[in-house]
Amino acid sequence: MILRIPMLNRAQPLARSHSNAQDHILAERKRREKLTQRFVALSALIPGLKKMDKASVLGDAIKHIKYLQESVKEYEEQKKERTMESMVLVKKSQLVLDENHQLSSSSSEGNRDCSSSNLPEMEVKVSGKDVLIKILCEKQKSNLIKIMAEIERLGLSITNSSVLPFGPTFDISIIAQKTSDFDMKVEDVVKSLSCCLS
Amino acid sequence: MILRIPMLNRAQPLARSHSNAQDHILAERKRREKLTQRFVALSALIPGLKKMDKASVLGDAIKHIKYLQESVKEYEEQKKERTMESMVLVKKSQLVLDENHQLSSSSSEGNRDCSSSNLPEMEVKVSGKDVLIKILCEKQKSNLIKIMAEIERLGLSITNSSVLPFGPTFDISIIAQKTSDFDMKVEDVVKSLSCCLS
DNA sequence: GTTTACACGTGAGAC
DNA sequence: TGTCTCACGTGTAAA
Repeated sequence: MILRIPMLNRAQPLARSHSNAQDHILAERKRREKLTQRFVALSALIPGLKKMDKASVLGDAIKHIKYLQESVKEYEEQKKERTMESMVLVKKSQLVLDENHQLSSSSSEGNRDCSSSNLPEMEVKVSGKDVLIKILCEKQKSNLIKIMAEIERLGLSITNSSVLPFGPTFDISIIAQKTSDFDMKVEDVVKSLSCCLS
Repeated sequence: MILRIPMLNRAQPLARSHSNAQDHILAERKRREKLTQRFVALSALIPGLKKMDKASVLGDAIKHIKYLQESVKEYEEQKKERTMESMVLVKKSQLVLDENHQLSSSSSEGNRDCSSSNLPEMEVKVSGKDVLIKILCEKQKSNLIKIMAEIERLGLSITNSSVLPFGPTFDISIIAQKTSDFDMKVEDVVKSLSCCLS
């Protein structure tokens, strides 16, 4: 904003040609038009604007910008906090269904303690020569490669795999078959994969 | 903003008392002062403001508000994606594989039934508009059709699916998205799917 | 000299 | 009724 102190000296009015004066009027008109247009555009961006006069538009625009900047600031702080503690926000609640499909909470019974589990979430099952590996991990392509490489390294032969993007994560399911080289316990497979992801 | 169409009729200038005219001038002066002050306040909130004229202040204020609103929107979407709900369905007579790949029952009621009647095993997670459904069930094609049909019936739109044959079972993973029709809790989804498989 | 931007006083509509 | 707000034309000053 250019704040000028006005001169009140009108002793000698400036001589101006007709065309010049008209140009001046026109230019000023154009300027006002632009300003008014922007006032309208600005007011359109402010939610819950009641009074539409210029002063109110400016005032509420100021309030709204302050509010938005505050919001962004909060979000950024939250983001910083989150990256510090990885993905603790994953909230799980486990329910158990009995044969009549009645729901009952089993958090105290504790088949699995899910509340404390972090990513990667992992599950390995074995049925005969088949091995089923399920992993929920952060959405990074390097993770997928690491996992596959590790599985093959352990003496398993991948026969089928599925990678589904799910929110900020990959839901990975892999079917593998034991080769003659493979001689591990399930928990060691979990351990190895968990290690190579961290 | 009150946009008025100006009247150019100056045939009869309104008679005004001296004090009235002076009041008018003063009031208008005050109004302009307020506007100018708010322009200054507004310009102070805009980072990287180069040109300080009123039009630029308004224009950049508009841009900045749009930018901030976009930022807030993104943050809120990220936040939605992060809040993840999860529900695990495990029947009371759960089978567990020990290290020697021997089947043993973990049921507290001493259920030693080692058949696959404990299926289906089910897990439903929600992340924003995404829904992840994982089911381990008997290897019957009818099961797959039942599940898919039920999911669509509930108001979910399947975007990706994976069916992996695993021993005597199917390991099914499905990613779906909520449609406008969908309004269910995770546990109800588990319940519905569990019902339609039994 | 031209362009651009500002504050001013003023008449008039809106509430 | 006054009070508020607006657009207008104008003079002026800096770029």
